[in-house]
Amino acid sequence: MVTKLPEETIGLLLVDAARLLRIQIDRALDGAGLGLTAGEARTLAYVSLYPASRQTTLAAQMNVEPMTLVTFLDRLERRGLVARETDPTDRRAKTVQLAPDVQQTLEQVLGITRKVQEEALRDFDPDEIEKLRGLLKRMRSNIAGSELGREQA
Amino acid sequence: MVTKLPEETIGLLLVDAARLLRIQIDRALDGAGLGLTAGEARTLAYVSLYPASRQTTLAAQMNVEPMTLVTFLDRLERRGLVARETDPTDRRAKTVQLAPDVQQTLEQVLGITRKVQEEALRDFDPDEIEKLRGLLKRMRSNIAGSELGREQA
DNA sequence: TCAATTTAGTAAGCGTGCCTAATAATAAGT
DNA sequence: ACTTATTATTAGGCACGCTTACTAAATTGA
Repeated sequence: MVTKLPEETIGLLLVDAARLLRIQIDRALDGAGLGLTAGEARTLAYVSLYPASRQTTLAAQMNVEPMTLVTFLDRLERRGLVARETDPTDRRAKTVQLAPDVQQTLEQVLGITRKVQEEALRDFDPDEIEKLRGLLKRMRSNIAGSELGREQA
Repeated sequence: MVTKLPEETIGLLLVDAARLLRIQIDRALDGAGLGLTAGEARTLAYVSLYPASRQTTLAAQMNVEPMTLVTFLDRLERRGLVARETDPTDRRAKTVQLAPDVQQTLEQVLGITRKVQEEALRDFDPDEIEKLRGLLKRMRSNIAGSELGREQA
């Protein structure tokens, strides 16, 4: 008996599933002619979820380095989908808002990603979806909170 | 009532969890000084899982384009971890093998990824792990089999 | 038997996503 | 006042995966 077959590994499954899903989302967004990538859509979703947040806060919510967020926001801002405003209480900081007329685009984006997901979960019953959501959530927070690879100052 | 909160979305959770996991695996591999990336480790695992497969076959198993696999194999071959052999029955094709003395490295790699996973699933009981594995597997095959974004020739 | 088609692998080049390091401006602590 | 910390950003780089186009070999079939 050697080590457990890698095929069966949660990590492999997770990474595979996520990659495939991202590709599908990219294709679907592309097909809709929105000119958005999966990452941009994700950022847009987070901006709508945490409106008027500072970039640092937003980056933390997304589990991403601030620099990564800057790039996404640059692109979204250039497309007129979000707006950065200087925080009146701290002139270093900027808060991020959805641009005024973007609600419809947002709904469209969310609709597209929802559709891909429904396809991915097509034979799941509601219980299973909830179960999966819960497990993924716990897993995400476990990893986010883990200091395994981080410099243990 | 607007659309369901994106935060709760399976897709977002999945992509987040996968990204975080890959980063952790990268860090852990890096820390071990193996000079391997997560993708290379993944490829190595697949080679050991499906030994003596042709590249096309392997790529299909990994749900990856043949060209993507070529790049991974190039790097692994350069490091002496895998070997390509011309298929005697078809000189166009090449079969991929683990290099002779690589078993130990492989075990080490698998050990590292297993450790990261245990960390990620630290508060999961065995039932939940099995459940998650099953759900992810179904989801992966749903997406892989979906023709949503593909050119419907 | 020889041309046409298909298949296996690869070269080249790109876009996305994410990172680290360094910097400028501002804020906060002593 | 001066040092330290924080916010966003510029600059630069790497991993991953893709598409497109090419070459060599095999297969089909007239």
